[in-house]
Amino acid sequence: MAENTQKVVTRFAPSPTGFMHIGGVRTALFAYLWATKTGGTFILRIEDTDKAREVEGSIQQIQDSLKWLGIEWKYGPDKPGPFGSCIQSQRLDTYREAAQKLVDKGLAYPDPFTTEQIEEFRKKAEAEKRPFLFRDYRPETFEKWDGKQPLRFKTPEIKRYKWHDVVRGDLEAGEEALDDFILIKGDGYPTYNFAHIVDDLNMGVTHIFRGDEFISSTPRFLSLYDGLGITPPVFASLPPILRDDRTKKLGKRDGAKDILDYKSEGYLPEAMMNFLALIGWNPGGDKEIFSRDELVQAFVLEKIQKGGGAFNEEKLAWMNKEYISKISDEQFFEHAKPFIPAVLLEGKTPVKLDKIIPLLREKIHVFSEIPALFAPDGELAFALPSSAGAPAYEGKSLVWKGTDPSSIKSNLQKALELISAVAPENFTAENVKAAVWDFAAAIPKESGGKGAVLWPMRYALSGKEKSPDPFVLSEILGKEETLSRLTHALSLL
RNA sequence: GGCCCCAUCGUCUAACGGUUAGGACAGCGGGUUUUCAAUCCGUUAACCAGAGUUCGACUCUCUGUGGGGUCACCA
Repeated sequence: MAENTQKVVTRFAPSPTGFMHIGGVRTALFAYLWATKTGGTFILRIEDTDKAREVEGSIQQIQDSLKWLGIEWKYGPDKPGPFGSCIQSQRLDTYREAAQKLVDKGLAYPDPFTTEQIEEFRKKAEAEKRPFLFRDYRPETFEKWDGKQPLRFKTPEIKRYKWHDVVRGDLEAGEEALDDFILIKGDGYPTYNFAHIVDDLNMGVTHIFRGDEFISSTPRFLSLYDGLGITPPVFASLPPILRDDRTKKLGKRDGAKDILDYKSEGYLPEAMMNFLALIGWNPGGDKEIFSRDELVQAFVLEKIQKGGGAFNEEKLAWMNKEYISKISDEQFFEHAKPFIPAVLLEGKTPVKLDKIIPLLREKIHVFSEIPALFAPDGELAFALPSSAGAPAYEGKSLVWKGTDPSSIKSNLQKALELISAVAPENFTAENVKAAVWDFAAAIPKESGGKGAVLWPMRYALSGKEKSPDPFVLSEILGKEETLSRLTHALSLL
């Protein structure tokens, strides 16, 4: 059968009205996954038919967002297809042509009313507590369309429409869902209702992925498909992505973030793609971590969820950590770079960057957490404040677990002596540990145990409560810096 | 309000008539540890309600309730 050999064509068709958020990206992802899985084509189409709402730079931002996630299009604003441009404002002739055909068939007519008059009708209907339908005012005879007046679709048949949706199953809606809607606006641009159908036809789109807010207008689309004499594509209405509190759909007005914000906060695109795919879709089973290829492999329309799902950033952070643990040190460094204090990158401190990477890696969920791991003054990484400044230790003090400060001082003093004995060329974590360990382990429980020396050391070296162990810190800092920081800490006790 | 859609732990979800309703995040408890973080182990927690159908319903039907969407010369 012809249907079986027909290549899948999907599209993502945003309007350039600002940044992209989770919801839009998820729709794009599903369309992309399906096209990729079936060896079909994924198109990025820009629906810029509302000049008033258009936001400068959006088209680029949309492309950047999708590219970041690794969603690639065969045709897009930057790559016209055999059907021409993927930007609707550059396809005006196509719509005009299609509109003229409808006019010729008697299925479209110029709207004889002004917007004010229509508003009157609407108010009247409202006062009478019945729904406003333009078709109640449809003129008996149509004027000739001069191409300047708004053009309305003459709904061919007012009936109850039934259709199939691969996600929702069999759907239907009553006659009140049908009306003579605008095809071409007064400014000459087509409406979404008209343009998307004409484009989908011309671009050979076989599967429409879209949010479920379009379900209620589907009868109108169907009546237009009828008027055009074409068979509609397959509909896949995706469940909404809800706000964290599930009270409503996630939207820009409710604080939905720009997807590129996640990029700059240090989320990995693979983690984001994985996470997004699992809101509203699940292949069944317990597996949660899917590579891009695994997603493509596993993706099936039947497993798309009906109900909406909330976007939970905590779980995204967890998933991001999972992905961070898989990348190489080199890749980690590339991502971490923007968040590491400049003095470290410039090599102006004795700190060895390559030693720090593994430490950072195990602590963070998101790269933007990195700055908080460094000392508060930002001057010296993993460092005490400069000797001139006031002590800037975070939170707790050098004194450990209620032990007496003077004993801490003598412990630290002793540790300093032991560490001094380690040769600078052999100043490794192992050797520093060996130098101090016997002394630390010998401290009796009542006096705080080995923590009574290890804690102050760690704190003295890092200036942070949350920090790596003192031996690793010592190696990173080098002998000179280690001794200098311990000495400084002693002066504070 | 009309029309339409949806409904399993707090959250993402598994289950496709027969399970002690499973997993993950978060939470809680514990182990380890250099009182954090990380990690390991354990654990709390759900079928919206009511009728049917059936030997048997989370799964099928109906009704109710709740939530969402949509009623533009916006997409």
